[in-house]
Amino acid sequence: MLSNAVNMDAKKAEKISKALADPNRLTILKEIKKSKQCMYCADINEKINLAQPSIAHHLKLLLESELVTSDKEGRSVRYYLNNKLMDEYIQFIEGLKN
Amino acid sequence: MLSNAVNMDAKKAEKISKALADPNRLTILKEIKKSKQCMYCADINEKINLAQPSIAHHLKLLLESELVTSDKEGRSVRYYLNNKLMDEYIQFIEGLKN
DNA sequence: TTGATATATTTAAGTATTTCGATAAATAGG
DNA sequence: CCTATTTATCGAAATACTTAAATATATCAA
Repeated sequence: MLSNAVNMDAKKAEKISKALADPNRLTILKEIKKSKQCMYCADINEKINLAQPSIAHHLKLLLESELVTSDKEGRSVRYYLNNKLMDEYIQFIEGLKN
Repeated sequence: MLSNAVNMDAKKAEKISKALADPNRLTILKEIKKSKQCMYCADINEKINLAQPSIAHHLKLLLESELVTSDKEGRSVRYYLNNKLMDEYIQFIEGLKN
């Protein structure tokens, strides 16, 4: 629902754009999507050819952009896509068009 | 490039995201939009507090991402928003959602 | 042709990002 | 408690990005 969408400011859009501006982070997002619901850090490590601290770094940026959310399950962490924020970002891009 | 490229590849989306990942470039896009149709480089220089070569650099990145197009009118250059590419980018983001 | 104007390129400095090894912190299972 | 497992943080090197001064190119107008 458009009427419920909060207007995203440019600073927020910049942060999201930065988060999307890396091939490994795009791969992470696509892998979480492919997993249908959520994904463990360890699963992501298997899918991407980077050292574990690098992946942790990318996940941190994705969390800080709020494109993904997470919760803990024991010593594992589950990552989820934030569909609502993606919609808000899409609205921001729509607002750039004329 | 003739028909509607429904599926933007990740590399292209990465380039567009990079182009969007800077406050001055977002301002440039918003200024072009505000101008309703197109904008001259000199007008953009007036709106943004950066040296001329810096703005030329940002405009080059925006052109390379294809988020903006340009044509020459004498010694001036007119810049336009590429609404079609923005729609394709939006479709890419939509495709990340689950 | 000459001088002024509009934009682009080169170069270099400063800053930010990406990556990984080493290591820390948290927790599960024994 | 001890050990293995999972994820996070630190520190440093390599790479990429942003910015502006100097300069180049293109075009206009006289």
